[in-house]
Amino acid sequence: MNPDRTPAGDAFATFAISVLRLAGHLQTAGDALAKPAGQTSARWQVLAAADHAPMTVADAGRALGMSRQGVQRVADLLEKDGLITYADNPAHQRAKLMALTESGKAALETIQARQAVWANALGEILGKKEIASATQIVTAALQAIEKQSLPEG
Amino acid sequence: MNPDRTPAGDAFATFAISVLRLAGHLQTAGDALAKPAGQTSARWQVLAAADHAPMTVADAGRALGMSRQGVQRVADLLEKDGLITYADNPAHQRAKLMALTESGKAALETIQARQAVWANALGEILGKKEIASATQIVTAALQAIEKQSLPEG
DNA sequence: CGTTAAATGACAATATGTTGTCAAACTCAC
DNA sequence: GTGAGTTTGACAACATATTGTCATTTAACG
Repeated sequence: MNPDRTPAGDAFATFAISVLRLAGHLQTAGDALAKPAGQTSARWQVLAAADHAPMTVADAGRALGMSRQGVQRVADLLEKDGLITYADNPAHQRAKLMALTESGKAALETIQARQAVWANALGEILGKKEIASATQIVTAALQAIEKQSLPEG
Repeated sequence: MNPDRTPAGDAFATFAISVLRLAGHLQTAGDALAKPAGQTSARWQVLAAADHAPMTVADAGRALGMSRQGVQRVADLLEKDGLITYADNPAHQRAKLMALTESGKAALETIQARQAVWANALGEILGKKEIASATQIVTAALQAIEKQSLPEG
């Protein structure tokens, strides 16, 4: 005997499914935006983090909400491809600072230019006000989930 | 010189990031909901699809928006664990139909009961009307992205 | 029928990301 | 200082999912 879902619970379940589906499409779109620069969503994220400020792999992991090991893997690939370098960190011997190379900056700019065109087009279609209100609910859902403890298992 | 983002484009970019972040949390929550039944989000999805109607692995892939190879991998694990069986398909020699075993049904019900409690709580917090309007924008974004061709690379 | 096109499962390679473990480096209280 | 706890990178094992390829099966069409 499963407990029935309330109308609000039902609405939330539908919302969750839609969000997961949209996230999949956004991921695909991100890969497509990054592809002409020879990159992927994952590499783009790390490039953008390193561009925002010089930071260690562990820093980027926290900023991106990913494990530092996952970021490390991508960063090592970016370094091998010459898009970033590991610069000495005066504050830590082992934890080097990621820095974009000229090649890395060029790749990131290519992607960001395409992303702007893409986001502008979708923003136009959906409407700024509508997007803002949806963002508010999405953010509220984020906070609610973070706070909430799951039903005991 | 990157093209600037319009206000609406900016709003959409923020929205997209929020959606991706929420999706990550939903994924984590889904895993937590499925864990007491010894399952994961991926397995739960396949179980739910097979429970909804007997279908082949390729059918489930289409229903879930996943590659049939990905579903196959999960389905093989579920079969190995005795949660589903591959039943003969009168319409196809090789493409068997997935069917839940008693054990699979029990696992799915356990998960669904927990999911209902979780969704009801979050629905209560966020409000049915707000969730419905956000769902509408999320759905509209989905459709817009599907239609839209990306800027040429 | 028979030929061609599409769908399917099997298999492999790859991408992405997590968790766990370890030793080295750092931080902080004492 | 020194010792305990934390952070970090390195390495390994695994989960999830995609893409590509192949042979087999099914479907469509003349």
